[in-house]
Amino acid sequence: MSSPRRITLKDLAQHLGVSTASVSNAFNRPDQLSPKLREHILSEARRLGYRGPDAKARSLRTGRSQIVAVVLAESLTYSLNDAVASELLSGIAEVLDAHGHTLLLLSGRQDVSQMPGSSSIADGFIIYGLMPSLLLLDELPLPGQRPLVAVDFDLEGQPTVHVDDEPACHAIADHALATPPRRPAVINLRLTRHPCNARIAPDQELLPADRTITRSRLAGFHRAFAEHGIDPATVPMWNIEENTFDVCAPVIAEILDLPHEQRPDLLLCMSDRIALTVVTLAEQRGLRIPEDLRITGFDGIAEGQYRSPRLTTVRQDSVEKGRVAARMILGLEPMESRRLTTELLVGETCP
Amino acid sequence: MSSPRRITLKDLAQHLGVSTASVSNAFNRPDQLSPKLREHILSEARRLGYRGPDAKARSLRTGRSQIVAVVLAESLTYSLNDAVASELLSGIAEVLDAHGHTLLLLSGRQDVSQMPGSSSIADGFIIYGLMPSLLLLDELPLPGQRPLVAVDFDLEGQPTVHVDDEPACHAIADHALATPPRRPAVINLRLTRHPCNARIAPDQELLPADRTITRSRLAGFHRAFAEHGIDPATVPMWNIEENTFDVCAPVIAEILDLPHEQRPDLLLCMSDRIALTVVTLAEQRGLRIPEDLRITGFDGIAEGQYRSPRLTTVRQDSVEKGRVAARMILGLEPMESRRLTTELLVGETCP
DNA sequence: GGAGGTTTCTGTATCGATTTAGTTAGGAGT
DNA sequence: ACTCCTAACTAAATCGATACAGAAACCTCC
Repeated sequence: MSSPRRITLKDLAQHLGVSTASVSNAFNRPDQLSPKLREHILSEARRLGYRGPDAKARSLRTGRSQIVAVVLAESLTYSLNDAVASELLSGIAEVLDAHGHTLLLLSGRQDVSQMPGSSSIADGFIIYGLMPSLLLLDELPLPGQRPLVAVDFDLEGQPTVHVDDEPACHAIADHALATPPRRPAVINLRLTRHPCNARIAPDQELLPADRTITRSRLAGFHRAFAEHGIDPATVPMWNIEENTFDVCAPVIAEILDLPHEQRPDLLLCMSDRIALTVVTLAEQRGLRIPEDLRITGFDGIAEGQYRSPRLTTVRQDSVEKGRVAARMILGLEPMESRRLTTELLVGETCP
Repeated sequence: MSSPRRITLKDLAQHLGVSTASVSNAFNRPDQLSPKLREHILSEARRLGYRGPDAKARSLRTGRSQIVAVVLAESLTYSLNDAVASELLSGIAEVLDAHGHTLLLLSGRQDVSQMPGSSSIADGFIIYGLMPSLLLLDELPLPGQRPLVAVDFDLEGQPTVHVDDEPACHAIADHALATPPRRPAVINLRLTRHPCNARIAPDQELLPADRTITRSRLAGFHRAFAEHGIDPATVPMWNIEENTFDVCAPVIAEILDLPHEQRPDLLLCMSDRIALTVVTLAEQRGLRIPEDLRITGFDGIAEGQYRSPRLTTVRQDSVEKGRVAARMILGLEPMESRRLTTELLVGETCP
């Protein structure tokens, strides 16, 4: 019946009696041929069902694919359900879209070296979050020449996008400590590359923290503690392994179920998700917020601002983080590490 | 200083004094050469910083890219924040990941013909939701030979994945009507390709509904109405344009603010997002649920089951929908339209 | 020792475009 | 009429791999 093979640019050129160069130019460089011929080629292409130059061949020849890969440290399932990651992706997609690029999603794997080979098709890479196995850039099975930007973690000499973590955390802790707590505590997120979902000794684990972003945030808290006459080493700290309700809940339950005289009355949380889980579990236990327990978050996700009581938190613009990263990859902005500013949102959980 | 150009398979072969075929085989077909040579090639490749065969060239030659494109009808920003779409993506990603494929995300555009050319790189396509401009398959600027599956809408003779919409909606309506309402009403979602965010005449708009999935759901409702002695034509119907709080809210407010004697006492909603918005706005107005107002949803998203009052709804397994679609594309499952089963969840909003 | 069968390796055509350098034709200027 | 310039078009090299057909080497067995 019909041709067994897909029609190619060459077939079309032969059929029209013109060179392949002209057909190519008809699609890519209108200035290189007469409008008349161009129109003729284009209409004949349509008639024969030629859908335009093949992306695979084109990208091989030109070296560019118009595809940007986003490597997410966590699993895709997690990332798609996380408000902050979703916002980041929105921001990235917005910019890529506006410039005719598309987004290749690579889910986090325990071992970076097992990344699918097809990922090397991308023109650039945005890496989000700490890759457990990523110690050195050389381990990345990516073509070394492509632009790469890391979001929310530091990677060798690569450009990074994050927020002013230290000042932001100093500010919110400073605000929280204005009403002096008797027993402050910190609930931490992903401190090191090693899994840990429990209480940790405050000072001891701090130095080897390879999650530099979390280290900066803790530094902000600690500076505020010191300024308010609290020895940071005396502030208890818990670590949460994954930023989800299910993983948070047991650790938080453990904290809230401490004997009354040991239970913290101020909880500085590393994320809104954690803080919201604290709110939920505290309410279940009949604790009054903020009278019995004051809570702060980090991120400024929508849910925290809709729900009652409204969360006291630091708003970071994750959509903008995505935009910036994408613009760097596309070369619309210099590839230099950037820190976006944040905003202190004083809600009802810690007035 | 170092080589200006990236090292290629050919360079490596020359350097080693073997053929390019052997190097290629070392990476792709271990059985085709001696373990000794293979090891030698691989280690030398590592030493010289060769990161493996270039994906662009490989995909041109083999015709496959290990990339599956997901085309989302709505904007990416919307899709990433929608629980159902996120679940679908998780399911797709899960299967693709397990089989070494990656996911190319194409955000919805008003005009399908403007899809970026790079999309033609994909081995297959999953289309989710009604594309406003997509009337005929030929309009898709995709290589015709590639597998394509549509999720949650019907497209010509293409295979489709959705759930048993009609029976599911019949079941939940039948349950809701067990307590006979005085004034039932339906809140609809995306009925036609034309935007509409307001009340609509019940019968008139039904026939041209090109959103076949919504039409099936309505048919289920109507069958139940008829069985319970209610003339479907007398049931008022509202249409929601986008499944988000902000877009729902004004329409729902309009419904709830109707004079008491006109206000519905049973609202059958096409999605949990709509139903949850009804709950929120009804509570703000001091309406008692389910005494003053009974509400049903559709989807079975997590939020609806966590929040109080628990939603009465139909649970559909969107993750599984994604898995099925992905398995079809990968050829792990026959390319035949499938309807997944659903489950009636009786919660507190309509006991 | 030679026929026959494996295993291992190589030479080269090919995938489908883009692009450079170059040819041809037509027009302008003197 | 001749040179020179520009516009329109083309021939062929190239991008970086894969895979086929076939050569070479190595066994095995009568």
